[in-house]
This record gives sequence, structure tokens and C-alpha cells, in this order.
Amino acid sequence: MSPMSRVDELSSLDNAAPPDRFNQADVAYDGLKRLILEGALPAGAQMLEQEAAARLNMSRTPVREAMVRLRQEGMVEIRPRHGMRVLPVSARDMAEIYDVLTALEGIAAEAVARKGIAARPLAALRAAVAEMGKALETGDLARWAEADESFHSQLVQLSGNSRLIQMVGQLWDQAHRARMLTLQLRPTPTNSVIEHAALVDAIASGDPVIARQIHEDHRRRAGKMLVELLERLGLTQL
Amino acid sequence: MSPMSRVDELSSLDNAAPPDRFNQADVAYDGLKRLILEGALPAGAQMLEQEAAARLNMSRTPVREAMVRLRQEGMVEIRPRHGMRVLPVSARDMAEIYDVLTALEGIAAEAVARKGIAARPLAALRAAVAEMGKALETGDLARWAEADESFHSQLVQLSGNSRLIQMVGQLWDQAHRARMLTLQLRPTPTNSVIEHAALVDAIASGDPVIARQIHEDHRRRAGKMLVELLERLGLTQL
DNA sequence: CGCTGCATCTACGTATACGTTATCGCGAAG
DNA sequence: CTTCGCGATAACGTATACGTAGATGCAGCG
Repeated sequence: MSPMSRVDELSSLDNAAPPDRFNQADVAYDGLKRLILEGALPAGAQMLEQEAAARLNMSRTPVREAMVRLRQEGMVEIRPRHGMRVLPVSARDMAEIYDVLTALEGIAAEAVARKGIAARPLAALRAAVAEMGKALETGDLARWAEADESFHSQLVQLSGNSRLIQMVGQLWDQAHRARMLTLQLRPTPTNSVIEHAALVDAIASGDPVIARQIHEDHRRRAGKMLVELLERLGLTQL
Repeated sequence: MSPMSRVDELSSLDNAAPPDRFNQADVAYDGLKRLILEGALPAGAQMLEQEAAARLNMSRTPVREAMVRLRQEGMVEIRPRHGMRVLPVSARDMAEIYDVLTALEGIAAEAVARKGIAARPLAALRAAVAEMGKALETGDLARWAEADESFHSQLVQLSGNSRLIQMVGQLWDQAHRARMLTLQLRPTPTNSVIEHAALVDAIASGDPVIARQIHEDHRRRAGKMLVELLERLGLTQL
């Protein structure tokens, strides 16, 4: 046993407690990403560095850094004389995204079931499922989507795998606009409550294999439905 | 090294205008990443923006952009007054990485088996497996590692899922140093030829379920072995 | 009326300037 | 000897400057 190397175990997490007062680059990143996710900058929209800088009241330098980050996340592309361009998401892209998401969230569910889950986060999961049900009763699709997102986000967080968390978040962001747009067009997700409840039960009973199975089936179905919907509607880019 | 004579003075002869496709930021990114992957910058090593800029004969601006990219890939962290710091990879990190890698490469194998594989890429896979075998016969571990990497890389590429490809590459890079270091310490991967051959057979026969199963088992075993090895040796950071 | 070549302009990539602030050395105090 | 305070320094975050290459528009030609 190395005598002195136990220090970093707990410190690594709260280490970032003072997250260094947001700098301009972070502001630019958050601002641009928000514009994209909320649809203010739709697919194909372009924005020059100077435009963004003027809009955000800063110089090009931090804007440029933000754009580099967004590019690496697959949100935009950068074309030398046309600024950044919001990447469209095609049906094929959604198929890619959901294939990967299915696998990643599947092992998240498996990990949580294997590790076991405390009473509090378990209750939070159940609350999210209940929220989905209530939203469906009132026909509030936006509310349902939020609860659904909350559920999946919590689940992935509970896996404790930081890389898994980061990657799922990235894919989720890429798919966000398409999901929002199809919310009104897709069949009502009446089964979602049952499916999620079954997943929670599998997790609570500590069955990793079943948990993974359920979640993969769930995601696979959702992805298939979405992709077919997009193809049927001829929505090649969102 | 000659004292800094400016690189180019618009000499008209061998200008050879290099494709502007590669800007200084790309050079910095490739250069720094290479230093890290090859171990010239080991875990914990720090490098200031100015240091890197001086070494690469450029200003801080493109260096900074490169560091931002590397940070997003999980290769380094950036600490305000200490430059970038090469992130150590702990046994816990390797566990995270292999968990995700297992899932991602599993669906890659599944996808390839489902889509079917042409004769040529199939032969390339078989060649990689054969190369592993030959490397083991001669006890050349580096050669085996290269063949192994080639096999997995080809497999993922064949999936055709660009997001999958990107993410696996990122995880692979993160794990690269630890894999290299443990190459000499781990038991000889005698089973790898059999396991990979079985995977290729499953793919060739178009059985996605089995292909995924085999690959997941394979990766899971490899990951488990590696993590236990690191823990046993007390190698908390590589 | 369309096409082509050139001049102009602009957005970008990179370098440099500048103010801020954390870090480090050092001396003093305990 | 250890701890603390403080000032000098330097690294960074951001702004700005600058040269270049690609885009744009127009004129002249077919």
C-alpha cells in the first residue's frame, strides 16, 4: 500500500467549489448554446464572430473560444468566412444519436441497479415518473418532456460515471431541437409512465440485467418511432 | 537549434503554400496531443501557454485554442495560473472508460453484424487478428497492441456511426497511456486471437446479438483485468 | 443577356497590447 | 523554525491590431 496517496478521493469533487467567476468565454458559450437550444438560431443559421461579439458586448476573442467549444460538441460547424453555422439534425443523425444513447443509458441503468440506489434518489425517480403521468393527464406535452428529461438525467447522474454523464448530455443536446419539434407530432407517450415505472422497479429490486433490458427497449422504441416520424414527414433537417 | 530566424520572408521559390487547411491552432492541437499520448508530457505535467507557444513557434492565441480543445476531450485540465495540466488516469477512471467503451463497441459490433460486412473489410479484420497472433508468437507486445488497436478501430469505423466513432476515439485516447504502460505488466493476451476470431465469425455470419455479446464480454474482461492490475500495483495515476 | 476577370472589401487567423489578479519570495513576527 | 503579510512578478483573460485570403460586385467582353 502506498502510504500517502489516499488524499484525492473526496477532494476531487468539491474541489471545483469556487468555480472561478464566469468569464466572458463562458458567457458566450452559454449564450450561444442557449440561442441554439431554444431555437432562436435554427438549423442552418449562421453567425459571424463579430455579430456574436457585438450582440454579447464583448470582443471576438471569447466568442471565438465559445464557438470552438460548440463545434467540438457537434452543435455547429465553423466555416472560415461564414462564421459558425448551426448544424441541422437529420433523421439519420437522430438514428445515430439514439443508437448511442440506447447503449449509454442502458449501462447507466445497469450500473445504478447494480450499485443499489438510496431512498432519496429513488423517490426522486418515482416523482419524475409521477410527474410524467400528471402531465399526460392534463395533456401538457412540454411538462411531460421536462419530466422525461429529468428522469433520464437523474438516472445517468446516478451512475456516477462522469464520462457517461458528459457524453449523454452532449447527445441529448444534439437531439434536443428535434425532440421538441416532434413533441406535437408524435403519438402521445401514454406508455412512458408504465415503462419508466418498470425500470424503477427493476432498479429498486437490484436487477441490473433487467434494468438494462428495459431501458434499452424503451430507448430503442423511442428512437425508432422518432426516426420513422422524421422520415415520414420528410423532415430531413431540423 | 538556431536562434529564431523568422520562418518565412515571402521567399517566392519554395513557398509551396501548404494547404491552409492546417492552421496554427491545428498544429498546436496535434503537437500537444502527440506529446501527451507519447508520454513526453506525463500525467500531472503542466505547461504554460507561453511555454507551448515558444516551443511551437507561435503566439499564445492558437495555443490557447488547442488547449481548450484538449480540455473538452478530457486530456488536460486548465488551471488559471498554472497552464494546462495533463490529467492523470486513475484505476477508477479506467473503470469508467472501459464501462463506456464496452457499451459503445458492443453496439458497434452489433451494427456491423446487422448491416453485414463486405469481403474486403472482413478480410482486413481477419488480417488484424492474424497479425495479433503473429505478434504473440514473436512476443512482440507493442506489435500486438497495434494490431489490437487496429482491429477495434476498424470495427468501430465499420459501424458507420460518426458519433460512435468520435466518442470511442476520445475514450481510447484517454486510456492510451495506461494501456501502454500496463502492456508489459499484464498477463500475455493469449486468448485475444480466439476471442477476436469468434467475434469476426459472428459478424460474418450476420448474428448481431452474438457479436455484441462476444465483444462486450471481451471488453469487460479486458477492462476488469486492467483495473484490477492498476489497483493491485497501486498505480493511482498514470 | 450571360460570363469572366479584377478590384474591393470583409471576416478571419494570428500576433500583440494591456489591465487584473493570483502566486511566490522574502522578511518580520511569534 | 514556522507562520504570516506584503509587494513584485508573471500568467491569464480579453481587447485590439494587422495581414491575408476568400467573397462580392461590377465592368467589360462575348
